Amino acid sequence: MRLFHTLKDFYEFDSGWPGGDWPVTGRFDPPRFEVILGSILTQNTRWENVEMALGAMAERGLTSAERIVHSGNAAVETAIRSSGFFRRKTETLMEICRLWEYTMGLPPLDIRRDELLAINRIGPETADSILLYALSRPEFIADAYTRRLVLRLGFFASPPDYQPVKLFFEGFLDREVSLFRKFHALIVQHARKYCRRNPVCTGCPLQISQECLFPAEC
DNA sequence: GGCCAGGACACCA
DNA sequence: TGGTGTCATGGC
Repeated sequence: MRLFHTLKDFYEFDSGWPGGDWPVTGRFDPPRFEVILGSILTQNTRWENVEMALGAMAERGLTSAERIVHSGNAAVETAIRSSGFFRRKTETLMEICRLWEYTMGLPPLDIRRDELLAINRIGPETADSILLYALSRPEFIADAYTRRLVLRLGFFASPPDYQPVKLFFEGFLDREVSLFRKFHALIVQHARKYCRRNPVCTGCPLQISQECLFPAEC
């Protein structure tokens, strides 16, 4: 928890920190549907590109599962082009929207993690993102930022897989949705500022520049 | 023009 | 089972 409080003390009053809330514009119906769209569109892409794609979807009226299904693949591909991998992501979005067209574009609240993972091109990170932010379920997200951070802090001896890092955090944190969201948001905030592949260590609150055990991976 | 960015999956040895 | 290639774009 010392890691959490160090980050919290440093970023709590940073204007760029979302405070653990997924950024939602309110242009989609229902708002949680936007979280699900963002979780898929953000795969291997900068968030700025996702915002462009969501904006283009909203402009074209692709704001609900029903509208997306009836618009056809070409319209979705055009709208989400800026997020990259647009053909594959369109297939995933279509599959999800067809599945959930009659439940307002949302999965059942009690959907299991493995049921999400059974959907094409939804892996552990995307599934946890949907569960934590759209369905308010306590599933820790061990994204690339998180895995890079724990490696640089020396918690793992080599670049770790997704599941060990997820279990690592869930092992010492209380299973609270708000805590998981805040912790994840802090890690993202920190990574964007200091812990990229080519890190900017000056001013880093974790002083990783002095403690990093794996400069080669940094 | 090359590299990087919040993944997932198919294929092959 | 682990490594590698593929999907694709925008920004620096």
